[in-house]
Amino acid sequence: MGRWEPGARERLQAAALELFATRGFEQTTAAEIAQAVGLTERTFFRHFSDKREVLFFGQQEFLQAFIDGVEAAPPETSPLEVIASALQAAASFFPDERRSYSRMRQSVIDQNPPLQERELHKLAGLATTVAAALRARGIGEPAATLAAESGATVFGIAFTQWIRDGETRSLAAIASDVLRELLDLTGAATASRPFP
Amino acid sequence: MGRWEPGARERLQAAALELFATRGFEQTTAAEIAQAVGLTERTFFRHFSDKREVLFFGQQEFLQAFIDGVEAAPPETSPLEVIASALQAAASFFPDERRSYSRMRQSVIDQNPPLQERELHKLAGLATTVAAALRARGIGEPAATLAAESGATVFGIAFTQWIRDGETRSLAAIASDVLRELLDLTGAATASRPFP
DNA sequence: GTCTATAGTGCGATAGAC
DNA sequence: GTCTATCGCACTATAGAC
Repeated sequence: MGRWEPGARERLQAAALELFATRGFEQTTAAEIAQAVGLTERTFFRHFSDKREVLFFGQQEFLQAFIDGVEAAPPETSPLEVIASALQAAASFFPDERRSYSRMRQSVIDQNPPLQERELHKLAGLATTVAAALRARGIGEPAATLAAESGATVFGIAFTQWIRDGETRSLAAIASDVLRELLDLTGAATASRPFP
Repeated sequence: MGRWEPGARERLQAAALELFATRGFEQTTAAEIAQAVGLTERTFFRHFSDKREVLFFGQQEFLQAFIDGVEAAPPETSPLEVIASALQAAASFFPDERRSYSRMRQSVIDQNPPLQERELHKLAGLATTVAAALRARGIGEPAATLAAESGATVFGIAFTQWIRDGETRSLAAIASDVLRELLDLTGAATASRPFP
């Protein structure tokens, strides 16, 4: 395992997930991950600002897919229709082949509060970025933030369902259903106007 | 400042906020906080599992207020009406006298990603607990989680507005408005049924 | 690549409350 | 005496400075 083997980042990420899954996140040191792929601890921290970050790659592309979905919606589309478009675009980042990998990664995250915190932070960052994209389309506040956060919530719930044991529907299909449920929930309330 | 002065916890919390606000979170060590109130670093970590936690007290009571609001709603109330009740109860935890304190605390959090992560985690925990309370009322999934997460989102947006410079309305009033906006956003979409 | 500060833990000793 | 809060010390790993 030479000094200039290519793909150091990717090898570190793969080794990290495997070690985290077998030994646990706390019980795995950054030095061990580095050693597993023939690198030093110092190199690990040159690639990832902290130990948790090694599990959160591909965020940039995922976020971009979301934004692309926003921009793909025709002008004058209602905020939630824009969100629906963004969800479909984002879902394409998780084809069915990736499901078992996602399950493994999520089970590691679910067992470690520090990793959960990082994940929530990433999701919050997503909402912030989407809100900005909505404002760029002329949607005001707090509608933009509400729509963006709702989109993130729907995505989160759909993703959780997608990796549940026995689930076979695509993420896109599930996301669509969950968004529908959100509309029913709030729409039904609005229809009868019980709120003063 | 003796070994058995009462209220060690509270004194640590107050000293921590002050030091964080003046020097910054990173630039303040746990030892310094402890020293400021005549205790040792080891004692600090007996009270707070980590350095961030010192800023997140009163969570238990806040969460309880939310749950009380859920349980105060009459049976058969729609999920979002229950959330409206919970929001009003939770808002009572932040009377206007607390606004300037909240502003100071939030400005510290806003400047430190690790603190933001912790805050998001607490908010996510809130949503999880509220969702459980909704399920206990017979509300199914994903409606319970959607409603709870929406409630957390609305609370977050309202709280941000509440501490904004020049804002004078009560948190309860703002939360009510934001919830209304959410209903308009989703209700309008449902009315015209543009989603297949 | 080395060196260091700090977070956070484990364990045993001690000081006071009761 | 018991119980609990505090302390002191040794230790590891993270993360950043040099």
